[in-house]
Amino acid sequence: MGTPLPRDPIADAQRNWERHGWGDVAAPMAAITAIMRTQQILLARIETVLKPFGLTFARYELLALLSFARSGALPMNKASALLQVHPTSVTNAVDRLEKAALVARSPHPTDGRTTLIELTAEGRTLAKKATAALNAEVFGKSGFGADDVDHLIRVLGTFRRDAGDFTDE
Amino acid sequence: MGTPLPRDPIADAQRNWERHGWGDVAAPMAAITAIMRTQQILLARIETVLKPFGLTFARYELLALLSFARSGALPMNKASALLQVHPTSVTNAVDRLEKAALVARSPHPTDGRTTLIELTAEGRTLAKKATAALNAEVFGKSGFGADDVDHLIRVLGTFRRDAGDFTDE
DNA sequence: TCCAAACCCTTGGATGTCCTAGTATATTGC
DNA sequence: GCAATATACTAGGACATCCAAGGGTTTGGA
Repeated sequence: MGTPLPRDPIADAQRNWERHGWGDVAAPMAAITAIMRTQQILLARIETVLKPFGLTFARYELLALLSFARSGALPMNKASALLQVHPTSVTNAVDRLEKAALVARSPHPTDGRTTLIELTAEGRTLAKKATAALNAEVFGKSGFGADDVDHLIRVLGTFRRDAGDFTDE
Repeated sequence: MGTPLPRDPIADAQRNWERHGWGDVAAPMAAITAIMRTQQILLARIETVLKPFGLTFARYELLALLSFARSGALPMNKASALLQVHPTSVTNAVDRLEKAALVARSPHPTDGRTTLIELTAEGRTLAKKATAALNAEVFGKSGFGADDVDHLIRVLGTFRRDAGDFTDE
């Protein structure tokens, strides 16, 4: 976006919160703001790596999900639930992936309401290549220490469970 | 988005990664995916709280930033840098806030290229109310423990610094 | 002094996300 | 068996983000 700032804007915000008498929530505010910003940075990195493949993160996620499905196909509503995005977002992604011949829609054999999304051969190949690139360029260079990764997984896992994402354990 | 899943989809993804021989990056992948999802959940909560005020998070952030500026006014490029978003995003937010009479554009006194954004009285009032609501409904109920908050601030702060957000310290 | 390079903001386009319907198909209950 | 309810997908609209490009303003070196 530009040159680095001389000071951490989120730390500044936290100080402002404290200065205005909201010290009791200043720290969570800073943590939440940091999560938002971190997501933005990570998403930008991911999109940069995926761009040469003609993929966006949303489309990649769908391809990756399908590549792990036993039959390489999933109902759209299942994909929506697993990716935790709105059904219309899946429709959007499938439209574009279908145009690129990476997935194909097919009617569900027994339920006329349901549409199955199926990975094409090219889709499977591209998913594999894109995953290798992401593993090498993003996940393998996250910059988080192993302990921090474990901590993030645990803390954010609890948060997501409490938020109603899943009922596991 | 819907009913909770029976199992954590991110933990499943991590297992899939390991099963496919990418065990060395499975954990960072899971941590990064969890950050993306957590951001989505938090953003939804924030937008829900801000909706009654006619604000989105992007617009709120700009109002809050201006409310902390000594003069209540900032150049657009400054706001862009501090919020860490693209200049066009600021243009967009200012357009809408200006239509709502919450901010006003004014020419910079000495630099003809620059436009100042200034908080109106209504803008300042609304910022205060919206902040109180966010503090009560989101930041005050984050669900993160105090230790976890500190850890998140530290780990994500390091990440953001390494990513080039700022040069502090 | 003067023109090229740098900088600032805006417009237009591509994507993604969500919400609110609307259409079609299944399921349920009487 | 049929009507009422629930479920699945899609169309259209509102917003946000980024990139690329264009027009105006400053700055800096020849």
